[in-house]
This record gives sequence, C-alpha cells and structure tokens, in this order.
Amino acid sequence: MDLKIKPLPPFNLDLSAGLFLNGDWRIRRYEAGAYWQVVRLNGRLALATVRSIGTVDDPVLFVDLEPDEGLSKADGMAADAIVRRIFNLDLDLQPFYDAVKGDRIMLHLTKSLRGLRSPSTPSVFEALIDSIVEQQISLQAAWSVQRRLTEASGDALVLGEKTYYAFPRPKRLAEASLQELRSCGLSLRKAEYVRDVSQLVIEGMDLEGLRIYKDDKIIEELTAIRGIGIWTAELTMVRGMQKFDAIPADDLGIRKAIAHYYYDDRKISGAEARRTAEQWRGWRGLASFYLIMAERLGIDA
DNA sequence: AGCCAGGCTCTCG
DNA sequence: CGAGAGCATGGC
Repeated sequence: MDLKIKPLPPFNLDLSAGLFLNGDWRIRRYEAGAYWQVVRLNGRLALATVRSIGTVDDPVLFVDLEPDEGLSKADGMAADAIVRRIFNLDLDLQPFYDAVKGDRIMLHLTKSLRGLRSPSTPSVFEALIDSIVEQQISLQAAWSVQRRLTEASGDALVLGEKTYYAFPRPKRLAEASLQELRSCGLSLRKAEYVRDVSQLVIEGMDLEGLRIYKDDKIIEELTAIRGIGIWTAELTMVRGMQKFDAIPADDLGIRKAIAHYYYDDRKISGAEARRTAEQWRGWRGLASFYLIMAERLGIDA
C-alpha cells in the first residue's frame, strides 16, 4: 500500500531525518533519501518507508507500506498519522521562525536549516524509555543499549530474509526480568526504572494523556516517578510530546551547542544555558535542536 | 588503563 | 539538608 502525504511547508526530509543516517537498519534508518521504520497499524506491524517527492516549499512525501496484503483503509490512515507525528508534519514552523528572528544567530540558522523539524517518537512511552537509557552515559553507549533492548524485547517484523523491530511494548518490558534488561546493558537501577515505568503504564497511567497539561504540570507528574528527573522529563516532552518549548537545559549536548554559538565554546552551566534560551521562549526546545543540528553540520555562526 | 560521557537515587554526616 | 558514591557501555 502507498500513501502520499503533504506536509505543511516548509519541510526538508533530508535535514529532518539526518539524525538517523547512522541508525540501525533493523530499527530505523535514513539512507539514500529513504527513511524507514516499523509502525504499528491497529495492532498489525508494517515497515513504512518514506521518501520525498516534492520540494522544501512544496513538500510531498511518498510512503510505502509492507507487507501489502490485508492492509485496510483504516491502516492507511493510521500510517498517515504516525508518519505525520514522527516528522511533525503538521507543525507550522513560521511562528517559530518569527519568534526567533530578533536573535541574529538563530535568524541565520533558521534560514540555513529551513524546513528542519525535530523528529518525534510514535509514543510518549518510547520517548520516556529512550530518555532513561540516555541518562549519564554517552549517546554512543546509549544507542547501543537501545538497540539491544529493541532487538531483545521489541516485536519482530519479518520481510523476506530481513527482520525489522518495532519498539518494545510496555507489557513486554513490564514483564521482563531485571536480569534480562541488564543483559541489554542497562544498570540495575535503570533496569528497575524501565520496568517500573512500564508497569505503571500497564496499570493504566496515561502518558499520552499528559500532553494536554501545561509544561510545568507535566514535569511535575513525570518527575514524581522514580528514575525520572527534570532532564529526563524535559527530553521526553520535546521528543515525545511535541512540547517544543521544553528544553533540557542541563543537557551536555545543548550546553555545548549554546556555548559554541553564543559563548565562543566556553563551558557553560545549565543555568546559563537556560538564561540564554529565554529569548526563544515558546520555542526553546526546537531552537536548541536547531543549534545541535547546526553544530553537527558544521554551520558557521 | 582510566577517565569521562545528554543523570538520578540513595546513603551518610 | 548537602555532598558524594555508584552505576553501565563505548570512545579516547
């Protein structure tokens, strides 16, 4: 089954999927203009492959779903919604660009990276678990743990000779033994956090439902859970809840990126990062994502 | 080798 | 209370 999706312009798939150039092909990857990952369509698994067939200012995406057989119109609509969520295709970037244009640096970066949207996870749960895994250790180390976790506990989709994996469901992680989780590279503590959060979800905690609350309230709710501090809460919000003002200002990567463009690479504190981000209020998280991507791409200030 | 890396909790004093 | 130890893997 194929889908065509028209994102709200501008949209640049090449920039927006750039984080996944080095992704594991069994989980999610962007390669040669194609982005793919397994999606859940009304309980059924399918591999969604997304390609751009338009331009930044007249964007059109072509989505291929496999396997084809048995997919209903409702499944197609579900896939449409998931792809829209993954790349935030319904987000209007113009208010963001307008809000930061008084900042010379952000004005320059938003022009260079026009059409970049920060990718989101299909569920808040996935964002939360990923964020827990990423606590303290390097991203490189975290990605390898995430990969093992997904391949050990995620749902497999076999297509021909290849096997792809969807992110693990809460039920599976809630029932996993601590030993099993630790064998993926999680510390005993993190294994407990992951299992406990999953159990909360199984018991009815509505992570998706938190999205309707104000940012402060969401942070309060999330940090009440063991293992979730403010950094983890804010990262979850910007990555999984479309809360583009949330900024994990204590984050080392964000501090480095802000330091690079605003403080001549002098090391800065989380408090300084938060102060600097104040001028982007309303869009602090998305602005910091632009900084991180700009730095990765070597864009000069 | 050993230290640090997109944190957080628990335990002491 | 505030400070400090401990934790997992990967890269240098």
